[in-house]
Amino acid sequence: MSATIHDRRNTVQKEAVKEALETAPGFISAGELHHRLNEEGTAVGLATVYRQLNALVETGRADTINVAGGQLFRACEPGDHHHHLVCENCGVAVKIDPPSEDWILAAAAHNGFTVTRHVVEVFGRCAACAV
Amino acid sequence: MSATIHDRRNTVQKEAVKEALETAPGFISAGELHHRLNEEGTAVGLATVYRQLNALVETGRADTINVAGGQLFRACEPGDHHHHLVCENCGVAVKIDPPSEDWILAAAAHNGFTVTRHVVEVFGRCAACAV
DNA sequence: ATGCGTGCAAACGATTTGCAGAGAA
DNA sequence: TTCTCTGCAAATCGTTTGCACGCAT
Repeated sequence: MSATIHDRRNTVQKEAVKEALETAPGFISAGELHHRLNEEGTAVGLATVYRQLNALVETGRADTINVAGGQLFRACEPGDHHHHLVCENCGVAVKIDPPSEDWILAAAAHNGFTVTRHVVEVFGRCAACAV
Repeated sequence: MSATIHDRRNTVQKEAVKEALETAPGFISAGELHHRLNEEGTAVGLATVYRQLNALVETGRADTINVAGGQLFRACEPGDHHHHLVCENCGVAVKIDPPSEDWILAAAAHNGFTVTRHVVEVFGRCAACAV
């Protein structure tokens, strides 16, 4: 638990992490992002990558999902619905429109549940990766 | 990667882990399960708990979800649909029937994706835990 | 000048694995 | 007996944190 603030200062690293995240094709791990940044020439510490990534998630400018082996991040607009179609091969993530998540609320209500958050992640192969 | 077998031998621990998992109210962590087993008097090593848990998942007799801080397990029937309503407070998990996951397939098809697996997890508060 | 943000390395918690011994077949 | 499974402890891996310094304000 830790209210890790709002932006107070602008730094090169902050911008670098944010941009690298937005440039990434799909979900990307903190380590991978760190790796890319350093290859790009922008030296950023791994700790900073994590700190910025978490800050972005907290402020709603990034999205995160947990998979075996760690968590993956993806840039997204604040208030975004967080539903994706993720390619297991190339990592591309396509946003899925929320056709009807009423059934979730309905199912919840039916069981006396109050929904606080829900995650819908669909994994598969994108057209390019499908053999 | 690792084809970690099928059952070859029956052991007390194997049964203990499986039963403890089935007895648990909702999703439970490996550590928590290990803790309970030892309290129940059934001494089982943590490593074994992990090994059995993974074996169960691989053979489809258990379900797992990844959350911050680790993965949680839950017993389930092979071929089960893996959709739950999880109470963030007491951990109870209610199975949600798949009213229409056609939209998932539709969205996938629309983007040229081939779906291999999808996860739908809804978190909230059950009636008892709702304030 | 004032502190927030960064980098490094140590700390951490969860999960995995090597190895020798116990128990199932 | 044979060979798998268990237990323990050490090893990993991803992520977080403490601390001193640099840079944005």
